[in-house]
Amino acid sequence: MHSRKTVGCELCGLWRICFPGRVASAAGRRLHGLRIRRMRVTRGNSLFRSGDKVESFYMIRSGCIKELDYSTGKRGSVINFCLPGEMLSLQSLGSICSNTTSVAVEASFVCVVPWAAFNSLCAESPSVAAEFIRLIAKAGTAARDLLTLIRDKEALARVSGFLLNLSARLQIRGVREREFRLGMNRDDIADYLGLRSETISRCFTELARRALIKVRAKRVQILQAAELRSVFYSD
Amino acid sequence: MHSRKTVGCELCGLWRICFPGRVASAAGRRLHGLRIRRMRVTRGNSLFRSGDKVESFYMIRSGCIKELDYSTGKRGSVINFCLPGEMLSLQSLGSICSNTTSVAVEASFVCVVPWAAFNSLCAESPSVAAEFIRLIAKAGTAARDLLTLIRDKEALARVSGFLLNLSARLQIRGVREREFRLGMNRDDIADYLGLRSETISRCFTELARRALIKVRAKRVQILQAAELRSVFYSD
DNA sequence: CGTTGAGTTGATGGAACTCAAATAGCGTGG
DNA sequence: CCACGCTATTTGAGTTCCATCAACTCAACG
Repeated sequence: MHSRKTVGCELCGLWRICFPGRVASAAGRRLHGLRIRRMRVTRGNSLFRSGDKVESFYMIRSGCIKELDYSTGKRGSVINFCLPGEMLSLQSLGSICSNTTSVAVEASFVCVVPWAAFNSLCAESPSVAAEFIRLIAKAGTAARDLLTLIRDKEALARVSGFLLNLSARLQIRGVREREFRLGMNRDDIADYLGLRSETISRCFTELARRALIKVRAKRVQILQAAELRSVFYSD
Repeated sequence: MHSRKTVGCELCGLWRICFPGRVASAAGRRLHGLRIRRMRVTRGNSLFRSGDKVESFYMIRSGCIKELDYSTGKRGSVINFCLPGEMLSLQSLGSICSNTTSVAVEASFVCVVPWAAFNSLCAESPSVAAEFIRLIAKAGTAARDLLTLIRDKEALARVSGFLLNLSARLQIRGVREREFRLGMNRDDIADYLGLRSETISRCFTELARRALIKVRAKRVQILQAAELRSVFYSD
């Protein structure tokens, strides 16, 4: 995503848990063997597949990873794009086996956090548990936002919402939010938004025609955030 | 919903937590003051409104309650119908104030469970906490199912999926699943499924024409579950 | 250069929306 | 119990938005 830079730990969603300064003592982490490993995923490769035993979750350090829903009788549609600083695999919370497959949309780096150790850390420290609940709740909110985006808005508003959403999430992690690079291709966006790639393309051109954004291949520039927001809110 | 009967405690989603036989000791519940109150809501009335302080959650005993999303800049669309035995207000998990409003679609009875006491019960008993996580995960799965239903299926498949979903959830709670009463009106269904009430009506008539269901006002009969399922899976 | 794959653009059709009118259900009060 | 009126639902006709299919552009790469 964007300029290939890796998000520092202080901007990661796990920051409050992962680092002792805030809630968990370094001693506590070591006690439970919460050993966080870093790894890279190359474009098109999976961190885990639907049906795999769920042993770890992942925090994205850089890049972009899509989650495909493969729960009973589904053909694998994009249900989420994970950006730097965000958590991956909350979808399989509480399941033994994953019902999603994760695919790196571009070369990415992640932190691997083992569930078992993390759970016992949660059990020991109520504040870590609370922080974790906050992450779950945030995922719930995001899911609801996506639902209403897709159910209640038409194509142009959906695409606007998508861009604003990306922009806001990048900004949280301290990344330049007015100009960024889309990690994913048009088909992935279309799949995610319940449209067709041709429609995505047409919407991009329309928004560019109105001078709200500038698009060239995967590079996007937001020129008029306020106007874009009003397109999003319309219908 | 259905025949106005109240779901017994042994069929409630909280059964494993609420009753001592399984995980929590009666002593433990009393210790934390987990006093569960029962109350009734009349049709059209709210248990809580968007913005209210979140102090309790609810388990539905009978009836049907809809949750309306009022998070920032939304006009209040139905994001869930809560049926007997199910939990209400997971949407506001981890928030101080609710971002949904709940409205009884028909006269309903609920159990009121105070969060504070429930949380300390969770903190004390890992198995209660685990059971609770299971509830959260189930809600997540349901949300994802709704997303893909709306995003990937066209009207007839959505309506089929909706009916099958209701049917399955009633069956879990031991209610006759082939013939039941819709608590909500066509507008609510339409809102929930991202369609218009006219379209819901047309879909019902079409499914009836194919002899897969029988509809008369709010009474629905599923005649050919297998066929209905194949309509759901098509497209 | 030719090939390949992603993205854009144009023409057409279909599914669902909109508006409007007809009908069925339901509660109320006589 | 029936008649009334109100609301919910159904049905019809015309319109709109997006999907589909096909042609075309463009950049990357051997």
